[in-house]
Amino acid sequence: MSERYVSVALDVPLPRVFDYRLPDAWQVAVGQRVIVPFGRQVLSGIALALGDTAPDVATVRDVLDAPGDMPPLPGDVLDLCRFCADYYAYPLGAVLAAALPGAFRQPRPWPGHEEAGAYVAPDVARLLATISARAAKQRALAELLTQPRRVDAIRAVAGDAMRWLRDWQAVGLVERTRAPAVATEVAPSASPELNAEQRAAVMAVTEARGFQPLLLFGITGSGKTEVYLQAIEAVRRRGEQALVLVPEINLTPQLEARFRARFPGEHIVSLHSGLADGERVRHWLEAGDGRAGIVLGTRLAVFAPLPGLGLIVVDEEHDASYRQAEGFRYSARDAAVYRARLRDVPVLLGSATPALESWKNARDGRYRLLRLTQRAVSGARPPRMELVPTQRMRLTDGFSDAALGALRDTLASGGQALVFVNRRGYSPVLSCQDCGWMSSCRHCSARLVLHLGERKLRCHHCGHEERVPHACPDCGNHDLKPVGHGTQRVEAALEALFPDANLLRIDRDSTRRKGALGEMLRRVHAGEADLLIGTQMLAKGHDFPGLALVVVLNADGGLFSADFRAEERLFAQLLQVSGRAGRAGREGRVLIQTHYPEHPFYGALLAGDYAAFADTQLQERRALALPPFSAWAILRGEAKQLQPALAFLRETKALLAGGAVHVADPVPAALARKAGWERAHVVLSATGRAPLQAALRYLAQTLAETPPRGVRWALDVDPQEF
DNA sequence: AGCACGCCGACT
DNA sequence: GTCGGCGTGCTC
Repeated sequence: MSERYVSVALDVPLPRVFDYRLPDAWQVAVGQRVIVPFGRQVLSGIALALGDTAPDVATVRDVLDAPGDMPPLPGDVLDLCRFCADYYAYPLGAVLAAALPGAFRQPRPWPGHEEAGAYVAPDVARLLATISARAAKQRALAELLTQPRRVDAIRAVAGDAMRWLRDWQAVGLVERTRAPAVATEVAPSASPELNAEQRAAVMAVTEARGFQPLLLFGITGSGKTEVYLQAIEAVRRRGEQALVLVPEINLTPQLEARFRARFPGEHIVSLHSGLADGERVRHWLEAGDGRAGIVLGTRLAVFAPLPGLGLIVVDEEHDASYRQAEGFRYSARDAAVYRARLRDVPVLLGSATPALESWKNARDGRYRLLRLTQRAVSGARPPRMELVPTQRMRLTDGFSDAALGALRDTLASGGQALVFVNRRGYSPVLSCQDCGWMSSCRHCSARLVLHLGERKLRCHHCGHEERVPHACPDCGNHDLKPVGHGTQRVEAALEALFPDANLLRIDRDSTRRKGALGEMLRRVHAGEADLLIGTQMLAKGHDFPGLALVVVLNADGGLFSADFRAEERLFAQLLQVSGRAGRAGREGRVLIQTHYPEHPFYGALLAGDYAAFADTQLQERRALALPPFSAWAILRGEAKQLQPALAFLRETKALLAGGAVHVADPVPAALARKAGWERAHVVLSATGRAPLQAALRYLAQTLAETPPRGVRWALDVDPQEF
């Protein structure tokens, strides 16, 4: 018998696989997890190919273990990972590692393995014959094992049940088996009546045959979730699985509760990074054996094994959280579309402010556009948006008189109000009145934010903290003044202005503690807070039925940004914040303070016409050949000094000279210094995907083979921020 | 990425 | 005299 070999993808930053010898008679499948020696370490990897020709290398080592804790990755997950590795020019082993629960990246069998399986006695009569007639509990357990039973059911019989089970298993009287599928009774609670647009949308999804992306474009409150629910209901009636992606981990509990209420008896699992290791593995396995009918999760869930996949839903598809910002920089929304193609199923992308990429696809007819133009909740009206011009106005702690008046009226009439501030902390910078000194981070090219409560200056980019100086470090003057308004300063000002109001500040600082956000949202719903101060984390997904007024301080930040996507993001953000107001019958009011009331941006925003705004933006992007009319990638380089980083980028630019890809000149990054590293980048662009792809492959290969000295580099394909 | 081996500064 | 700094070299 000839030797057998296996190619293994490992989580190392090398764009190649490694071959190992398979010990005799071992059964290993493609997609299976194997434990292998690697240098002086032991690693977990994924078997990609099996063969009987010896690899052409000096030494071939043996596979150490092929634990059965993880069923082999199904073909479509492998293909999706291969696609991502290629598209994002990232090593396949690292992509596969990101696709797996952490426990399956460890080079040892998952300790909870025993727990997850089910057990059955193939011959109960034979088993009973070995048990004493007086051992009633043991006999009861044996009877139970006529069918596969999970560990929890077995434990329920007796405290010693697992020990008996192991004894029986050792002599072959009991076998470990696949967990039984839970009979899913799809008995949804009454579905609300849909309006005509919603019905049409649900129909479009349920009638879609094979791969079909659908863009569900609906304003806040137009009932997108109801469309998802009814489309999923249809999928479940066919016995297929639904995958639902949400942008943020904060939104999963809320959505999960709504799904559970709607589909009682349905097995719903969530997948996100907040789960404990064991739970994550359990949910992943339940998705993979088809037991979970609905899988709800953040971006990492797009890689979950789903044998019966029938529909993918991507909620708030424009949201930046779908992109991983570090390491393997992928877009889960794009991966979801590709996966739907692989599986030949529909994919439903929902948003009130679709990404321009998706909008263009819909305009080009590649995606089917489904519009929801009406608020689905009866009697609900869109909020009234007003601009408050502030260019020549005296402000009180950042507030115009109009905004303060509106807050006073709202509180007096018993309504809730939200003040939206785009920065946390007390003030974004501390400054010397005398010499102009400003608090800045010694590791980053960024200002240190004043956090008055903790008496700290803190860098929001690297986490560096220092004590607030009593005097100016440059000139010794004692007149240090906070400049600008963060959430804490706004909170302090409102406390003074509205002493009787119940204030609640909701930002990353006040919700750092586990469960804090949930508790705060509960208080808002219970009416225990009537004046909310929040950053954009409040804008997403949470319903505040009592909210009558939203005040937006300082909206202009995104209007004159060097980043061509800033306006698109600002529109989405402002529309999303205003969508929080007036959801339960009464008309909400939104006040936006701006220095530039004449800017065309605000015209489109006030008209609430995202379609018109998006079309205009697309025209501009077309004229300037910006994405989505061209394909972009960024090569980032960082070093201890700026010069080597720039030199590296110049050399790389020379490497690509003369090709179909345009390489811009190296420039320092917007945040040129971060955590002590000088950062720079070059933009690579091409009119088509294919030439960019080829250049990236060549770059990644070359840089991996001959890594630059002293320079860390990363490729960012379809970059979202600069 | 790890984890080694490999040559130069301040410490028991 | 050595403990340890991080440069560079390799991993089937």
